[in-house]
Amino acid sequence: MATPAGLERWVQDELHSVLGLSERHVAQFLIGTAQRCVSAEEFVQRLRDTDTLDLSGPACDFALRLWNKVPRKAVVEKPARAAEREARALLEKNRGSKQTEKPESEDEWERTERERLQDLEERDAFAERVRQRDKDRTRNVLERSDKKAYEEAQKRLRMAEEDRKAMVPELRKKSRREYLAKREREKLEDLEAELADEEFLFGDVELSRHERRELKYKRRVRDLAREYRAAGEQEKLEATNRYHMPEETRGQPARAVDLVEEESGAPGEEQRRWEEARLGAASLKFGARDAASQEPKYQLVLEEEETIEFVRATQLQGDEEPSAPSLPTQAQQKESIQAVRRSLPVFPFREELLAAIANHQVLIIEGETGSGKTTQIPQYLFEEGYTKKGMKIACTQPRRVAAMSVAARVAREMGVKLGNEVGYSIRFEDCTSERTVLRYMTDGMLLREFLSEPDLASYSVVMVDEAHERTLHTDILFGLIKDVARFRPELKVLVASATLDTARFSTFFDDAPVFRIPGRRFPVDIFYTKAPEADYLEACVVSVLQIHVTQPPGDILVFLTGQEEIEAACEMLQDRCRRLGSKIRELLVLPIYANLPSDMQARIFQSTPPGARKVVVATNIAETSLTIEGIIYVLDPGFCKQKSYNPRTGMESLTVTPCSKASANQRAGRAGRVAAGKCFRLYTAWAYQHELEETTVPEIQRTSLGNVVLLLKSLGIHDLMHFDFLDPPPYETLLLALEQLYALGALNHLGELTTSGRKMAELPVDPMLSKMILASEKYSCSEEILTVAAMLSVNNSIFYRPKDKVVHADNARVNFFLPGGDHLVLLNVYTQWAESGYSSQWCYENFVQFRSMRRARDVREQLEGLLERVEVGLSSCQGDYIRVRKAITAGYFYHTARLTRSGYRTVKQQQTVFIHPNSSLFEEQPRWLLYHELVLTTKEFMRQVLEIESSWLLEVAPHYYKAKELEDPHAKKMPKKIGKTREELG
DNA sequence: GAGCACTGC
Repeated sequence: MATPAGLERWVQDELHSVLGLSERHVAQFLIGTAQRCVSAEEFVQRLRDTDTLDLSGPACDFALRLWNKVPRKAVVEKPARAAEREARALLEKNRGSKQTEKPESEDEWERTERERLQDLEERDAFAERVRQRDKDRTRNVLERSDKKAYEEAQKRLRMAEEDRKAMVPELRKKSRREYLAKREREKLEDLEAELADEEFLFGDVELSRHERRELKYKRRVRDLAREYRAAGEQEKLEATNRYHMPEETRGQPARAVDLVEEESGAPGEEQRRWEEARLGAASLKFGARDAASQEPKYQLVLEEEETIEFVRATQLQGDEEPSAPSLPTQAQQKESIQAVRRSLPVFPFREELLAAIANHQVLIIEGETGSGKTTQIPQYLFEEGYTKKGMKIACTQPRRVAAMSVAARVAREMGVKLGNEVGYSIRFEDCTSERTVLRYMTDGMLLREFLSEPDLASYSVVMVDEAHERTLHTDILFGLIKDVARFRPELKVLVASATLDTARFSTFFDDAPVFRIPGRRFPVDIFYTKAPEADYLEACVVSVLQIHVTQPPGDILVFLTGQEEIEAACEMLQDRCRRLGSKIRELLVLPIYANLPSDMQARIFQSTPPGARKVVVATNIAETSLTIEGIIYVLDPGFCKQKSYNPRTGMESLTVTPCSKASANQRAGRAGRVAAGKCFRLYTAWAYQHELEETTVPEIQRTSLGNVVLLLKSLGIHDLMHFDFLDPPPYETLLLALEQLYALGALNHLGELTTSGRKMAELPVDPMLSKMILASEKYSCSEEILTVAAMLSVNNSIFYRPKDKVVHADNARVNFFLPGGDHLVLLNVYTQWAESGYSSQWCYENFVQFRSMRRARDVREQLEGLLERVEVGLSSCQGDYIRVRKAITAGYFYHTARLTRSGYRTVKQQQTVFIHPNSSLFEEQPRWLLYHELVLTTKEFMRQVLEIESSWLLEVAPHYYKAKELEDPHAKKMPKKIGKTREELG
């Protein structure tokens, strides 16, 4: 009979030769399953059910051999014994005492089996305790949240003040030029290579008309680019610029100097400049004579070969609404709230909609933004009596602000105080009470509620809004809700989505009917470029100016991919406007992206001064998250930055990719919110048709799923491969998540949730982070670990590094360094900030982002509250950082790297990795490292690294590491050891 | 010596 270890080795070897994989937990899973099955047939069937192995030919043979090899005696006895134990576990309470009597002669299988069952019992007891505590907890949330909201508002005001002080714009011409030059060079090289390829490959092939045209475009673009480059070099000699008006500027050198001074001006300069701008704009209004005299100059501004040719190709249809005016007029706003409600597009459908909801359990609602579905439908349901008998209506939103603002509006419409009948529930802020029946919440929040109420028993209706956005949480909700709906026939499910994909939702929910509500949108004319653009940034700038001088009034929205591009584009635009001076009307250039200080963000909402035009240069944030009034023109280069995840390496990367058609149309739609608009796409109609994906890949397929898997397991969903996903994630992603959870001890060898896993699921952080928090109890340092966890949760935006104070900022950062690594640096930053009384002034002085710190504080407070829930006590290590580092290692032993002759390599996958230059350990080379995350940018970088000792790995994860693989092959271990012993002796 | 879109619990 094979020993357990021998059997396991045998299975691993077999697995390797049969399937080409050899995972320890797979082997254990197979042995465990074989051991529990009464017959070989049952075993094969079970493996088939998991759907993880291809059980044809050799694999099936292997399964049979394995079943035979598992000790016969055990096979016959175990299931009966296990079943008996399970029954006893449920029925008897004095089981524990019987266990202690177990003879020592029991073999390893029996021991693990006993431990497993004991753990399951503990887990269920823990879950029950949590449920009970939730029940007992009485809330007085309303007052608390009001107070909190007030404090929040105060904090924001203070922060805006700080941000304003810190805001000092400056020029970065050099880096910008280098960036653009490099980009242009690369594009041109690409194009030339492509053309050369085509000529070589298809030179003598008959081309279709279309292909010929394409080729001609490409050649023309190449020639233009060459000419342009040549011209540019010529211009460099002349020290002029393409849009430069030489005679004007040369005549006014003083003006240029003025502008430079303004740029580096003191705080308050912005305000003055803005006022000047308004004055300037006002003065432009005098008479038509001015305007007329400017006309011919436009021709000079944009010479023919420098403009971009657009062709109008299609039109995004507006929704016809002849009777109702599209925007509430002044008079309308003064009318009663009820009249406004009646004017919404959804109103005429009220009865029909309620009938459809009554007749069908699941209804897909297709409606554009502005149809009133989000605010009205829950109210209709309320009026119809769906909230009687204490039942609630949930409406989920993908974003926090949306949940808050919609709830506030509905409360106003219903004439109740926010938090009473109508409330919202988002992370860090629960504005609901016992009386709340209409509950707006973020999708992630409803997902969390499944943990305490898996059947959503207190809800009569669940409405999933903005379903087309396909956020990770929405996608998981679909599967869960579909399941709940099956055994709760009285639960109504509404899925609200924009026109996209409603058919798919319908199919997913067993052909649920689709109810269409017209929106309120204006038509948008779509224009494409005639030829592809080599440098889209340059093309953007030219197009903006082109729109500015040739098109009627209306603000412009430009979509770029990130902060760097936005800054570059804004500078180019401002630069050119300055050179053109009074020859063109004023153009206000405003950037917007998530990391921009709040007061700068607020500027995009200020109304445009008369006579001027606003151009907002934005990231994806303007696609869904915020709406800017007055946008008539949209400029879309067709790119976005997207996160992707490689499950094989566990590495995330952020890359610029062409956006999808859906995304392009969403962007175009932004032009038609107040009037008929125009969208200029900086790519050809052909590219739109043939090169863009139909829809964006749903998030669930682009991200790591550790906490999702943990959550599903906690909800009792064991068979993830068969979970009803609208779009299933890659198989490898699920497998890696399972493997990691197994390594972390969240799942046992049969893939069942353990007590520790159940606790981890309670914490709203990634599994490794929650493991670290749980482990902090053992090392008595939960206070410190909470801080580290909170700081790690805010995305690398702790240190602020303004371009003009790089040296100061770097010095400030280095001052926080502590030996040991970045985790301790983060701890240090937070501790000092807390000692300053959470001061924003302190942040400003130390080049730390106040906004991020405030978020870290929120996270820390939430985690601290949850610590009690997972039954971990608060304790401090009192400066003994070894304990903190060990606790971190207990969560992150999966993420380790060791120094080899050829640099760092990850311990398990032997992948070459590098310390990120921002790390405190960048200039040191510790032998053993632990990293928080691995990101692929220009190289495979480890971000947030911590120095560890290899012996700790054996201490915290003996199941995962073998002493042998932690030996240092090159280290001169023996002499060192001897030396040490002697030292000790002496 | 790099350079992080956007959400959310």
